[in-house]
Amino acid sequence: MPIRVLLVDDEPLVRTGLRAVLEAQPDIEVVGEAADGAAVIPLVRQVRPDVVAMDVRMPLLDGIEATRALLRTVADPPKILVVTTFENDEYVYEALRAGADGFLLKRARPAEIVHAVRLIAEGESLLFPASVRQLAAEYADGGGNRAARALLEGARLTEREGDVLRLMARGLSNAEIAARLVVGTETVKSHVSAVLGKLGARDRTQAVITAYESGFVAPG
Amino acid sequence: MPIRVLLVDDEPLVRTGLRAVLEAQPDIEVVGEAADGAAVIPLVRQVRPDVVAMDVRMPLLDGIEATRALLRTVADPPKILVVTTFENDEYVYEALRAGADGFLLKRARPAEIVHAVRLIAEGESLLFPASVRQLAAEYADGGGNRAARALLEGARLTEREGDVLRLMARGLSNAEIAARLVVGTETVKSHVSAVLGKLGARDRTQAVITAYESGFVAPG
DNA sequence: CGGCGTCTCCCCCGCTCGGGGGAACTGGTC
DNA sequence: GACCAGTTCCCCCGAGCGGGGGAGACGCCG
Repeated sequence: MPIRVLLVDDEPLVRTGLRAVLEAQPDIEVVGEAADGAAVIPLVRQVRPDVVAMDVRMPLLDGIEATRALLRTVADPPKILVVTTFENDEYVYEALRAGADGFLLKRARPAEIVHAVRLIAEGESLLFPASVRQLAAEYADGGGNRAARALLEGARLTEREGDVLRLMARGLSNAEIAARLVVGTETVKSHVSAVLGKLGARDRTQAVITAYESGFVAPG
Repeated sequence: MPIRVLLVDDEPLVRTGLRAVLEAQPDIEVVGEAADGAAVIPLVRQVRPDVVAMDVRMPLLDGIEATRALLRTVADPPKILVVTTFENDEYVYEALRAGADGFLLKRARPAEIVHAVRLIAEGESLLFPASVRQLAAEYADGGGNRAARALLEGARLTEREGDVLRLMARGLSNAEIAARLVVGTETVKSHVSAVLGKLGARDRTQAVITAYESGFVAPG
């Protein structure tokens, strides 16, 4: 039931940090660590992780080659979350084009890291809605870091969806939100469904949690 | 639909602060202000608030007398939230004995203030579960500030209820919580119901919001 | 002009959720 | 021993929630 994560990074400090962050979550289990891409494939076969958190820049075999190798040689491969230090790392886009499922900056806050792992674990209908490769292509076509920003911002909510999420985060029911926004309850349900989809949330409670964890709404 | 609040305090600064905090909430409306207890009764008749946030120490007519007068003379009186500066203010207990529904420290964080108003507005099955007068009596009997602490802590959750709330705040369903705690789903439902009751929450989403707003769980 | 995204509303359906009861067992306390 | 709080489990039931699908109206933009 818990999400099984394999950490791949040449820096022990990063691995330790990721482990600390992820193991603090009840639904996430770190099942292994590797220091370079070459060690990944046998380890994946052995521990069968759901998600591989993979650094791009590594000795021996980098994250791109490791990603390609994983997808080519492993049956039912895990989701691959590319971890990087730099926002404009062209290796990231190569990795995404190689088949990675998402990417994450090392300087992300713990909550974002956790969130990214959960989303990736649930499939690609999440923070990176099936358009990762397209965005990477856009970037390659000269889109600059617009694609990077789009990826970072991830689940871009429309204005109305933002309104609805804010009211959800105040504890209002669909009917109450409808009354407040002066629209029908069916309309609210549509927006709520859109929000749930974009945030990768199963229900409104998880959406509100994400709203808090991401800083979309602030306590106090 | 919004909660109508009347502010009663002799200090304009406090009234302004309370107004700013409360008006920032979509579901709360400040419908009037009074600077002393004598002005409260006609104002209550006029604006029909749901909640009166009442200072205890005021010139002319203090909060205790104002509370008594309100409950004696107004039909269908509003809920009364006693606002005070000092934790061990014996006037508070007199006010509670006079019929106030709850009390709040002025140095409370904005979220706590908002929370208190919402809870009070929903009736006394809330932060102060019908035992306010009993606790006040305990205090009078020499319980020291134990009663004060009990009031402050308000909805004291049992250990198991805390476990359940923590897992609710991670977005787990009743079935998932049951699996994690290795109990039946009916058991979890019992705990969830208890948590909702104690927190004055209508559903798990509101309970999770309270958990965040109160600092019971921390983002990040 | 024709798409596309956004906002609006509608249908049906299944399920979880939450309220209302109650009941048994434990471990303390009086 | 009686009592109470806490934990565990059970029943029934209604309502809200969320998924699935569709559809019309508007404005923007290539």
